[in-house]
Amino acid sequence: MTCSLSSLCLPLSLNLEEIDKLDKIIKRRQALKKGDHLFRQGDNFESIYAVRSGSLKSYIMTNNGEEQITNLHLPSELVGLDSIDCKSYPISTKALETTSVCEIPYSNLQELYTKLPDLRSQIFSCMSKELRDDKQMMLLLSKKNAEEKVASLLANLSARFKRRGYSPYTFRLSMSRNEIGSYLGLAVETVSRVFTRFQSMDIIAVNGKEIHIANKNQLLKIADLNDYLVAIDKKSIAS
Amino acid sequence: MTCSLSSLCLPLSLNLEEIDKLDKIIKRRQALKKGDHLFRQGDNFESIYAVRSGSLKSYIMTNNGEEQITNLHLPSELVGLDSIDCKSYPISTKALETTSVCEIPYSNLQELYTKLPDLRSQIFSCMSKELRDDKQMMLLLSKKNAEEKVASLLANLSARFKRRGYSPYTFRLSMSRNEIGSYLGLAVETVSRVFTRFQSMDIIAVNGKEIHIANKNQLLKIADLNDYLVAIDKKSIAS
DNA sequence: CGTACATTTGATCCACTTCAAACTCGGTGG
DNA sequence: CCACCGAGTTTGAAGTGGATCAAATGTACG
Repeated sequence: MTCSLSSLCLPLSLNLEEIDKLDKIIKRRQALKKGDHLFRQGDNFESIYAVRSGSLKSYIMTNNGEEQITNLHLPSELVGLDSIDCKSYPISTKALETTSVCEIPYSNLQELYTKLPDLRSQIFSCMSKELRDDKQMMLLLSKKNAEEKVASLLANLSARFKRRGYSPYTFRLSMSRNEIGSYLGLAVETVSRVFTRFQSMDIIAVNGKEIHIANKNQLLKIADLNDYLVAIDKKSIAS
Repeated sequence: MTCSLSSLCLPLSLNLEEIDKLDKIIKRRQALKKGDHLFRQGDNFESIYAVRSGSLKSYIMTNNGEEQITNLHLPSELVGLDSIDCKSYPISTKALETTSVCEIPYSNLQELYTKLPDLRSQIFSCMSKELRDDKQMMLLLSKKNAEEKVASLLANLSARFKRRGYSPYTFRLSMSRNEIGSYLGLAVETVSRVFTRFQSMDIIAVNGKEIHIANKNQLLKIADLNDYLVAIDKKSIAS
């Protein structure tokens, strides 16, 4: 078992004995190839997952077959917290690129909650954080225009990559233009146009899926990120 | 203490001894009047709340002062689950009408998690449910048109009222047209126009804040609710 | 019972979608 | 090795759903 739990799988602050207990219930899953499903809407719910490398998207379908991406999952993030009281997954999740995950059977995790209150708190914390992110996403979807949406996505990704030690200025955006559109509530063409506009303004440089942020201040300005979540992540998380 | 916990405050299935323990930590708060804040963004986080009667809205502000309503809280629902790992509330919540709530100091609740695993599960379940609702809201905001949005809201409210024993056909919508617009990502005028259109189609009858659903099938058809969440609520919640 | 605010109705406008077509590029088979 | 293919992306032109602006009507509440 090479899963570096303490730093990667969960933002955990457990002691060695606790990590050992958690370690015992975690399974490594074979790597997913691009396009593979981690699970499909309707599959029996058994486990949540922690992303080790790569990336995943979660999505739901409208009745007329349109896809709405609801989450982009990057390494160290948990997948499936919206399913833990369901018999079957209410959404589908598939790999955007070659991706490896740790599987955490939920019934086993549940048994640890009593013995490991810190672990329990961490899961509560992850869920609470996801709820806050969702509210932020609602704001993006209903109040922001195309440029603000794209800028917000890039700024958000930049911050997430930075937090896990990657460059906040140069990274790979594993979603296609189509998927970006689905995620942000925009047509593909609009996404493409905003990218070209941002490039002509020297805010970003794009090469296929490679993104380089050339003018972070300007990007943040356009994103108009309201301070509320930024502030929370920086200073007001309890202990 | 007159809080009928077992049926109202939480969708709990606890035994009497457990209810008694929970009962001990819950405080009744004085009723809020319309417009009163339960808490404001930035206030110290101490407690979550259960709505006893009335209704509340939670909202965040964009930097340019626009309000995005993120939740409408009806009786028996929990408020504040998106704040439980924060030092201060990341959002504001205010009463839409005269409203009474139970206050549940979170540190006390946390202490019960070890002793009362069922209670713990219920809170996990509430959070997971809220995550699913959020995803549904994202779909609404980014893929649905004005009529579908309004129809979805009315259908959703109808179901929520029904579940707690009120008429699913006639109810009071405590939000103003403005607030409905903020919640659904529409301009006030658009909300008003959809309401009149639905009335002329004899789908609903509106008298101020009183809503009567005259043609539920047609409403559901327009709402185009994708079966996924409806199905979940009906049959696939784990025990 | 009058004033402030919420809602409705009408007319115009525009950001984004939609439709259409050209282009790019990684893969693949002759 | 390179011509070709198809999916993904970009670019252009036209159309539209809902926003915005403006004004009339309705309504709650001191």
